[in-house]
Amino acid sequence: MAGRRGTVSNPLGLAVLAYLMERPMHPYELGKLLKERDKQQSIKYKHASLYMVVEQLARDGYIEAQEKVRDGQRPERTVYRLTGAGRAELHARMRELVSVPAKEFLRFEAALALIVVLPPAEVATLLDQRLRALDEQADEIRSFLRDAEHVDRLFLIEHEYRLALVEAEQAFVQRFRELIGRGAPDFGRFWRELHSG
Amino acid sequence: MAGRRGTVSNPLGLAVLAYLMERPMHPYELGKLLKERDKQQSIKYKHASLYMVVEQLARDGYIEAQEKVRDGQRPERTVYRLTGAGRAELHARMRELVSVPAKEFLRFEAALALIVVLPPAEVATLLDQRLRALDEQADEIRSFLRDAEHVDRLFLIEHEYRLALVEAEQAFVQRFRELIGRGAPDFGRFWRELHSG
DNA sequence: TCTATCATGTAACCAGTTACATGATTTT
DNA sequence: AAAATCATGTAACTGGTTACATGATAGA
Repeated sequence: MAGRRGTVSNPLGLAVLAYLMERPMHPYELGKLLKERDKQQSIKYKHASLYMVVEQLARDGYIEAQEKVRDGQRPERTVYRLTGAGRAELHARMRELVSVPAKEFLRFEAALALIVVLPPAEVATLLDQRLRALDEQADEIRSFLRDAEHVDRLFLIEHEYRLALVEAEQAFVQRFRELIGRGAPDFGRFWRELHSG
Repeated sequence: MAGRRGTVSNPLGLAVLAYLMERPMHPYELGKLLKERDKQQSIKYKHASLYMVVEQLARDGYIEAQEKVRDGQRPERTVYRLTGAGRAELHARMRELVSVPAKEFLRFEAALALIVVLPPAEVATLLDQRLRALDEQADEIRSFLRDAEHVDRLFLIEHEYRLALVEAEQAFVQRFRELIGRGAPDFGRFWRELHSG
């Protein structure tokens, strides 16, 4: 019955399940694969977390130890394989992640909600810096996509997604930046007064 | 010198500092304010975390207890005020949050990176569901903005940001959806084969 | 008056991070 | 052959969450 509360809650766990669909592996191999394939790091991964996650997945019955192998003098490694429950959980989680947009807590959004504490002039400068950084990010993704022209776009789709978001943010920041510059009367009146004394 | 490692790492801590700029408060009051002002929840907040964060901020010298008041028979509440170090930290963190885009780990992005595990036809359906949900979200934000026409746009800026992101995601999902529908040869060939056996 | 909900906090738990450990391989 | 880095894991710490507690007020 796989403990109600173990529901693979983080993306790393999901990735482990997904990769084990291919074939049984030991944690280290999973890590290597992740690093190889997930170049631009869509999925966060600190090597110790991997052992964590694997342990939890095993505890909840989504994966199970298949054998322990020893290669030369290196420490013994445990090979895990996906269980039926694991396959089901993977599909269920994927379906949800794709079909229902999760509420993400973005740091920039939080900062915007508190922006009054900085003086408008300074914010203008900071936004300019951000714009430059966003330009770089966008260029990086674009060139990554160009370099991978020969690979099926399906495997690049997450990068296209991120690019779309970065571009949207660029546009937003520019608009915001201009609003401040113009000093329109319906915008930031209170703000300017607050920081003028 | 306020311990190198205490650097207010989460948005809630930041919000506490920001709100204490206004006047000294006790944790519960901070919580109420957050709930009131941050309607659409840009900043995550579980009431127990508040006490956590306040304690850490105090430990690191960014805020300090000013007095303990007792109101009737209710438990005694500690009122905190911002220190000089706190004000400095607040500004430093805000500057960074605004000027340098942080790498966010989005769940949808992670899912996209693993999308091969679901069959294309199913993904198409799931994306349609997502589109409907995104429509709703966008409408909600728009009507929230309309309802607040009289308030200075500065105080709505984080909602405008989110709306921009939602709209960008809508556009992306639509494109992706169509790619799948079209069954273009440079897209998802391997994917279709994998799920046809 | 009984029940629900608000107001205010404490405490136990857990996931994920940082730090530590240690033999093997490669580089200098 | 010394130094650096890779390969593979364990253990301690910690931030944030869930669950628990308890008096006060309001609604039925």
